[in-house]
Amino acid sequence: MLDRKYIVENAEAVKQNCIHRGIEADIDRLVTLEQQRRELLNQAQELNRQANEVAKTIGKAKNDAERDARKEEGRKLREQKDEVQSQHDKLDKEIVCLQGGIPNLSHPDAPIGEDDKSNLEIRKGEHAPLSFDFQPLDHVELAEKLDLIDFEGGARVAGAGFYFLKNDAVLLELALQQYALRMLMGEGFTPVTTPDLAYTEILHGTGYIPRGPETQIYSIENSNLNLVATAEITIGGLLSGQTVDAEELPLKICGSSHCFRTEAGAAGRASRGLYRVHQFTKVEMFAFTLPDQSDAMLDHFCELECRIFDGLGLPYRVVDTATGDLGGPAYRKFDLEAWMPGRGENGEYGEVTSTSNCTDYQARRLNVRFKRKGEKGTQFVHTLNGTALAISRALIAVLENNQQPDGSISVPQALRPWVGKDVIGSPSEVFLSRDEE
RNA sequence: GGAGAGGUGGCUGAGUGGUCGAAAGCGCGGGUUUGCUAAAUCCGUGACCCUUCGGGGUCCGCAGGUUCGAAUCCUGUCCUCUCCGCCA
Repeated sequence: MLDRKYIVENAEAVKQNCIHRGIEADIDRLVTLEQQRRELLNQAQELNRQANEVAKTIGKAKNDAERDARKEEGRKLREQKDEVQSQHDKLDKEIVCLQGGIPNLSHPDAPIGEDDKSNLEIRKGEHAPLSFDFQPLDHVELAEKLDLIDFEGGARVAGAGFYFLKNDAVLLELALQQYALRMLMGEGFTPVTTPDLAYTEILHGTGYIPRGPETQIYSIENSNLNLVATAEITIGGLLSGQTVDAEELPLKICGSSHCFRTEAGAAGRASRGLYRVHQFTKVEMFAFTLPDQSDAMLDHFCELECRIFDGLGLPYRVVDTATGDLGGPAYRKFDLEAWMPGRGENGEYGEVTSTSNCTDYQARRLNVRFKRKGEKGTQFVHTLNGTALAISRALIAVLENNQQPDGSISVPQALRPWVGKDVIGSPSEVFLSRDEE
């Protein structure tokens, strides 16, 4: 949410930004309503002040007659105040509604464009896409041959979009989590596991909308709890309503959580196999920072994402997200797109991570503030989030890029300590296990 | 799930209808004293919003209600703690 005063005072800039973002918002109406609201607020406050004044004299009244007269006076003032107040509240409600639909401001360097076609490639990873001297398979075929994923079983239990990881894929999931968490802990992140459910107000605060036909969110019936779409929601909510000391910032937290997404309206989009599923595991980075730290933190998050994918030996490119593709809360966003040899005709890049600087947009609604010692008042913190590893999509890239001519998968060096083997599905594996018997 | 207790400022904790934005202590900021440190002592110290910058309004978990007036009374609700049950 943007600051209301800021919107009123910078209406033209906000309007222009909405155009760049491809979002329709009636800024003029908001400005008009806000002016009316302030007028009503002043009236209500004045009436309230008068009523308070009257109330104070009642205890000191000399006799019953005077007391009754003053009571009547007070009652009338309250009635007037209630009337004005309710008009005010009505306006305020509409303003909040309009205000909630206005996206964050955009970084001046973010490419301007209406959708992901305008995203700007800014960098490539250490490793170039391999050219296979055989026809590479996609991860669905690989997983089937090696008995790594059971999509049919998942569908039987919970419907399309759910799956069982099996055998070494389970070890791969755990290995990827370990790999990412260890690296982040080494970078000063505090690791957490988070609730997989969160209150509706926390989702709103982070910019997710749990109701409506297009919602991405699963909600729990007869409660105000929702399955989280990312640990960004829970970690962001961790400090909601809190005021932290400026010296404690920046606060870097990494969390592992399950992510649940309905993917409503996503039918028809590239979604084979693990690419677009209703549940996956994700290691997320999150930071609460001072306002002047957030630009550098975004670069830091992006660099860590690169290091994670370079460390896995996976080819990728980094994309600077265009204004029209930023969503509501992000001020600037970088995506990593990993090379997936089995995607499309001859391989394609597919989004695997995303890191955003949300400035004070989430903090304002979550009400997370900081206070500088010796300074009066408080300010909103900045929040940032970034994917360290979304296991499902990382798994696609790992399986497809490391496939061997014999159909086996070479386990990336970085994961071997946790997977406990160099190759998944090699013939030698079969010999080994026989030898051991 | 059953039975109790409780939610007050950064923290501990008083406050059962008006003089309470709220005692006291701790913490924090500053002054004095002191060779430094420590100790003592004094003063100050919540947040948000509006403002014609004089000031004003709101906030005691949250939402309603009673009242001229609510931290205080009533209703609902959420959360926390303790005990029992159940369970990983």
